[in-house]
Amino acid sequence: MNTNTNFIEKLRSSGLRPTKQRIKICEALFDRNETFHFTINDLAKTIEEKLNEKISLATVYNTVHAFKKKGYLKEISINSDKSYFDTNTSVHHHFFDEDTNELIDCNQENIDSINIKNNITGKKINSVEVSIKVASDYQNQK
Amino acid sequence: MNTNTNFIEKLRSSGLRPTKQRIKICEALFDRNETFHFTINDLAKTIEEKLNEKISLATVYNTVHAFKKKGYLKEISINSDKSYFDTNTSVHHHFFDEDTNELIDCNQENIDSINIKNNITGKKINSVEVSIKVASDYQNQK
DNA sequence: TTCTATATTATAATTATTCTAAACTGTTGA
DNA sequence: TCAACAGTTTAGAATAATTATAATATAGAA
Repeated sequence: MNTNTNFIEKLRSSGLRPTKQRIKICEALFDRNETFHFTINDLAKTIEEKLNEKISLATVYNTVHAFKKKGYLKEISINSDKSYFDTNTSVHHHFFDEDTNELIDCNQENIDSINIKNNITGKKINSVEVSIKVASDYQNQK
Repeated sequence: MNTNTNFIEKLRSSGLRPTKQRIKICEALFDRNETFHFTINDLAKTIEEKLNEKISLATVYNTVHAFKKKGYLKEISINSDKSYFDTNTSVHHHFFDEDTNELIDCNQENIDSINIKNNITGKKINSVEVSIKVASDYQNQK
């Protein structure tokens, strides 16, 4: 299978062994055209139900964190109830729909560049992210 | 005790029964001059060690969430490892020091107001918050 | 007061995450 | 070609975080 060969190369080139668990996880995450958001549980369920493979939840955790470290995934902290990951690793912001708990990309051009006037002394800025919480107009108390 | 009377009024006026657990938690949170950030565990530990009172962790959860709902606390989602709360409920942004896991206020004037050019159709913006992750210049891989 | 409806607490249950022993890979050297 | 070793990786078990619910407490009505 062609894409799997690509995943094997991708893994190997970043120093990760191309195990069958990781290749399955790559399929679930990167074998599509659009980027998307997911939780660890979503991912484990997809692999089990759609790809018919049972991978231990601990392994899914390990792999997702390994991929994050290698820059293949980004972690999004906007709603502390759940930890979301994003296959879109570019710098971008997010809407969070409080009615549906849905995370939606907000691309750069939608927000003017942000200028931090005073940084913490001796520190370097690693990222600047904007979180926009939205909800239906009428049911506006949480 | 004077401040406790105030807490009792505050609780009662917002429809929360002034139980002894809640009064203790008020003491731990609001009996000081500066606002601060904390985790549920921090708070439970403070109450146990500094105020010499043992309150069930579940009660601390319940109370913190009740206070959040009433607008006395704000939840900050910046690092998905931990869920932070803030006694500063005004709109403001945050630095997160990735070296120390410390959350630091970044007040409004430090960032120009943010204009969202395209909102999600049919939704109202409830909040716009900026998260700035910083770390020491030299140890810059997570 | 006592009773009743509701709110609150905290144990127990559940869910989320991490630790670590066992299994697996890749490499080296015979 | 194939041991043997030195990491890696996996996944069951342990731990930590959060929530559900039975028991208890509270406020107001009678």
